[in-house]
Amino acid sequence: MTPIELIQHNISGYIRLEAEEMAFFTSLLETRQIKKRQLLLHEGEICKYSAFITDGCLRGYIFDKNGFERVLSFAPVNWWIADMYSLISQKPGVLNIEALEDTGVLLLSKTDQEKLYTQIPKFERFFRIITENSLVANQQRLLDNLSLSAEERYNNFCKKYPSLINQLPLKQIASYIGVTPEFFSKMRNEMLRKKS
Amino acid sequence: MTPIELIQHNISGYIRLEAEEMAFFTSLLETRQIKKRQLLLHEGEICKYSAFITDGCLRGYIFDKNGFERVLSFAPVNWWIADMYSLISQKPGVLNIEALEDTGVLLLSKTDQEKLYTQIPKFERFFRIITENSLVANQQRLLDNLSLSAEERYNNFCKKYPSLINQLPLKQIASYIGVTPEFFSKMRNEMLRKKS
DNA sequence: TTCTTTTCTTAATGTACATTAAGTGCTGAA
DNA sequence: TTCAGCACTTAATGTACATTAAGAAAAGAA
Repeated sequence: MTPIELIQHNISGYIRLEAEEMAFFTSLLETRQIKKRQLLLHEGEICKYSAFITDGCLRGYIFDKNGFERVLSFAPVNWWIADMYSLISQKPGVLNIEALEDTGVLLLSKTDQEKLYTQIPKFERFFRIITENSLVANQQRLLDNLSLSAEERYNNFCKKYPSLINQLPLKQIASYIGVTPEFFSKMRNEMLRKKS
Repeated sequence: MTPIELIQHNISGYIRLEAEEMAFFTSLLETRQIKKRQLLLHEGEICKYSAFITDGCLRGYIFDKNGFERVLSFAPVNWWIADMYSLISQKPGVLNIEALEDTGVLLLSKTDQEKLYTQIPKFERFFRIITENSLVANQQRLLDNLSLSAEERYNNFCKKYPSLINQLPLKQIASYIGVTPEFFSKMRNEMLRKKS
C-alpha cells in the first residue's frame, strides 16, 4: 500500500467519505521522511502538525529534571502522534518526537485540521473516536503504573506492541515501562531463568 | 445555578446551540442522587452512562491484585465521568465509580449519546474537545508518575485540584498520587517541617 | 451517651527499584 | 582499518517507597 492508501484505509475504518471528500482530505497532507534519530518536534517549539506514520516508528519523550529521557509513547505504522498539549493550546510544548529508524509520515497542519472540521464534520467524529481510544489506552497504562510491578508492565508491553519488541533498542522499552536500563537488563535475565 | 443550567453553561463554553437543540439535549438527561459511599458503577458491569457532576464529588478506582484501591480519577462539579473502556466497547469494565459525599449527577445514556451525534453533529465536536482535554491531562499525569517523586506529585495535585484538598480524605489523595496512606502521612509531616 | 468504624499517625522492618562504576561487544564514521 | 560512540550487562551500594503492626483521634450508628 502507498502511504495515501494506508491513511485512506485507516480512516475508512471509522467514517464513510465520498470520493471528493477523500480527495480534499488527501490534498491537505504533506509527505515527509525523517531519518533515524532526527526530530520531528523539539521541546519548546509550538506543535503545528499531527503526524500519521506510514513507515518506520517514532517516539515521544521528555527529559526529566535529572536529564533522563522518559518515553511517553511509541507511534508505529498506522498511528497518529503529536504533542497534544501544544497542538491544542498552541503554546510551547515539552515533548520531543524522534524517529527510532528511518520513518515516513503524512502531516496534517493544525489549520488544515480545523478547515477539515468545518468543511467535513465527519472528521470531528473520526478524531473524537481515535482520541477516545488513546484516552482508554492511556488510562489503562496509568493504572498499570500505579498497580503493577515492572515485570508485569513489561509483559503488558509485549502483549500490546509485539511488533516493537524486536524493533526497538531495549533502553527505549525500559524507559517506556519506567525503569532504568540497568534494572531492565537484570530483570530480563531473571525472567529467563524463571522460565527455564 | 440549577443542575440543568450548570450543564448548559458548561456546553456553551465549547459549542453554540439553538434553543431547540439545547432542549432536545436536556430532554435526554436523567437526574440522579447518589449517597456518600454508594456506587454509580460497579466493576464487572457494562457502563451504560456518561455522568456529569452537578454537586458533590465522585471517584473512579480499581482494586489491584492485592486488594488495594487505586484511584484513577476524581470528578468534582462540572466534570464528566464514565468507564470509558466499558462505555466504548460495551464489555464489562474494571472501574468502580463511587460517591465521596452525597452527589448529584445528570446521566446521558450511551444510546442517547449516539442519537445526539447523529441528530446534532456539533456534539461530536463537544465530546471530541473534552476527550482531548482529558487525554492531555492524563498524559501529563503519566509523565509525572514516571519522572517525579511522590512529594512533587502531591504538589501538582494541590495545584490542579485546590478545591479537593480539604474536601477529600487523605487516603484518597494518597491513592491518587500512588503511595500508601502511611507513607503519605509521613511525607506530609516532613514537608511541614521543611517549610517552617 | 457509648460503641464501632474509619481515618490518620508513628515506627520498625523489608524490598523494588535507582545510582554509580566498570567492562564487553556492536556499529558507523573517517 | 581504526577508533569513538552507543547498546547492553554485571555488580556493589543506596534510597524511596511498601509492609506490618499498633494506637490515637474523629465520625457515624445504636
